[in-house]
Amino acid sequence: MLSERRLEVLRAIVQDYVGTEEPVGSKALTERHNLQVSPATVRNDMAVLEDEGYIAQPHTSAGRIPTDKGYRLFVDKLAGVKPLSSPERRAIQNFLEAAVDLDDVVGRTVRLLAQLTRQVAVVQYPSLTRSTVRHVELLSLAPARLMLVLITDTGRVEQRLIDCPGPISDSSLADLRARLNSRVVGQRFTEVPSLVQDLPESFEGDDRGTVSTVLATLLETLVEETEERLIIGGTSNLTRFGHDFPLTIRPVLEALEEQVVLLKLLGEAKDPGMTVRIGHENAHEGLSSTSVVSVGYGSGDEAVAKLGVVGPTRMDYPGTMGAVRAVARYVGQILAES
Amino acid sequence: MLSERRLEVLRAIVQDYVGTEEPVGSKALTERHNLQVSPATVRNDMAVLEDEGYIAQPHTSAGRIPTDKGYRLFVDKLAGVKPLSSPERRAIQNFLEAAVDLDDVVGRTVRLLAQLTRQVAVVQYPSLTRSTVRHVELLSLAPARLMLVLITDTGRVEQRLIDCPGPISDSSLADLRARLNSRVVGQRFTEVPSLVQDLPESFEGDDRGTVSTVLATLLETLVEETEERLIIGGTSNLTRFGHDFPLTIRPVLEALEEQVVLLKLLGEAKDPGMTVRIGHENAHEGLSSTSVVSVGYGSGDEAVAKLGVVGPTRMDYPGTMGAVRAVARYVGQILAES
DNA sequence: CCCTGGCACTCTCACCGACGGAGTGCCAGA
DNA sequence: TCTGGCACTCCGTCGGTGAGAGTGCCAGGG
Repeated sequence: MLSERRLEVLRAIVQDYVGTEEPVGSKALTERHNLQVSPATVRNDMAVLEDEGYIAQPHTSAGRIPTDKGYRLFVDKLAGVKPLSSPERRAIQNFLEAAVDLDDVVGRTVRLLAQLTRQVAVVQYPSLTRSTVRHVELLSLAPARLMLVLITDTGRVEQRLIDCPGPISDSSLADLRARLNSRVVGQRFTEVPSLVQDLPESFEGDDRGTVSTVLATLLETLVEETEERLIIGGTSNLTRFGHDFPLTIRPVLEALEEQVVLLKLLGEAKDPGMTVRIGHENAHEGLSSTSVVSVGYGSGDEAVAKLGVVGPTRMDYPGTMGAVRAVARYVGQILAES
Repeated sequence: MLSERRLEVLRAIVQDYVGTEEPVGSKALTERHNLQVSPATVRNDMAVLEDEGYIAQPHTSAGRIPTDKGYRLFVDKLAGVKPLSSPERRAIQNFLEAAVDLDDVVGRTVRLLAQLTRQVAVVQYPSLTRSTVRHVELLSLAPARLMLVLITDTGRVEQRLIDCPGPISDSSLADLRARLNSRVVGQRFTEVPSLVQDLPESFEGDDRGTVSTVLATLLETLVEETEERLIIGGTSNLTRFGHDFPLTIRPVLEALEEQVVLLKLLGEAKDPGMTVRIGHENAHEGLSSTSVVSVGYGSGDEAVAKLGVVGPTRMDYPGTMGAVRAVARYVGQILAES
């Protein structure tokens, strides 16, 4: 176990390095933070911290920089979450409240988060797995062609074209629509399959095949759309990374374009509260020099999706975590209201 | 007017510079292209081209690089559009045909374009101005709360929540839905306002106010959604730009995040065919060292939206133009089929 | 009149060595 | 256990140099 002072030294190193982006030496440390000891003592402490793997030197006789392990300790034990100022909070609220629909909410959220943290923001669309059905609509486009529209309680709308095995009468269609809605409205997606299973049986002849097709499409939509979509913003903030650009920024941009990667990234954070994954803790190689701060948000008490930011491991963790948490809360409120 | 050979020299300079990214000198030119003249002659030609503003030297006694004006001449007079190989064409078609819905088509298109050109791709969603209404749906969510769903012939779906001045009966709602659809289905958006104008008059009492509200929301949706949405992809290709990164890439990323900027960019290209805007021809400052190649595409004979790529002025114009044109064609086909 | 070879000039870039500075590790002493 | 001192290491910067590439100009020849 590290002594109190050594932890203090680590904290000081992280803070300074995050601020200056330059390796920090013993002398600078004693000057900028009022540790009540001499540089030599700090040097000894730093030697210990280095042995333990919390900090490293880019080369001999340079200052120290924190390692992933060092940041991890910092985040877990040394740093709190810095709450936003109340003007900031009000600004967030006002900005989000101006949104007109779900797309707008998500779009505004991602911009807001990118601006607050000056990093890359990622927002996942509210998940359908925990969503409930608000309405199912069936429209006849052509004799044997239907459009299925699914509306969720989060305000999301999905549509699918259906080619039917045969024509269906308007009255049968209305019948199906009514029965379908009476069974599934207000129900969770996961419940739907068992609730509609026996519906085809109550239809006759050709209609039965059509009904089966419609139900199959509906279930397919529920499953497919459970795979979330997400949007990102603030990629230009990547240019603030370092001066060793091309090598750093390239793989990150590539990873960000792969929705699959990002979804896995957010998905891996099991904790419904805030999760911070630092450097190599991210499975994806291109993101090994970035940290991901993510948190679940939801319209009610349950988290229905995640949002977060991606930035250099050298980031202001307390501030970033504060911003992420605050934005998640307000988005949740907005979603609950609508 | 420039002589034939001088044009040939300009063409050679553009081609070499695009390939090597380095200023090209007189000797290299005579070697790599079989101009049947000596380096000295080429030097004289280059001096003339420089006087005319088609090429420039980064510094005295360095090779020449094309100016925006030089690229413009190259594109207008010296270069054709390089058609894709037939394996490429088949790959495009197969890739696009696998799309399941409009979102997927657009998503695949942007990825395809980015990959083919190795540049940043921009695809605008099919426009609503020329679209027609396929269906309007009204759902009752709560006594005085409706949801309006608009489905277009391009497969796009828009929804809006409506808070009504008072409750409306199910029968009135069904009536409104039926009348509304009978009037607007198959009509162009621009026609809709005049077609529904007198609808409120045929309703009584409280319902009249509700109908007015619904219509207002519908018209608003038509107008709002005429402002197009678009998606971009392949931003990681920006890292291939040059080695003078941060300064170059930053403003481009920023511009790309501003949908407004991009929409204006695409919108400015009046020509329904292919448009190439080179360097400073782009009004936006951040894009002054990039070129934009764009083209309209559509499901039928009319162009309903634009797509294109953004890359360094030093790009392979014939190849890029070929890819952009080919992709636009195939997307058009896919849209026409669905 | 246009093209060519030759020549002197310019400018950049890569390489080298020296130097100063920042930071370290270690040690002896309090 | 902390402190001050000291020698050492390593990086980044700076100035100088030389090679290379490219140019502009000029005189001569078709």
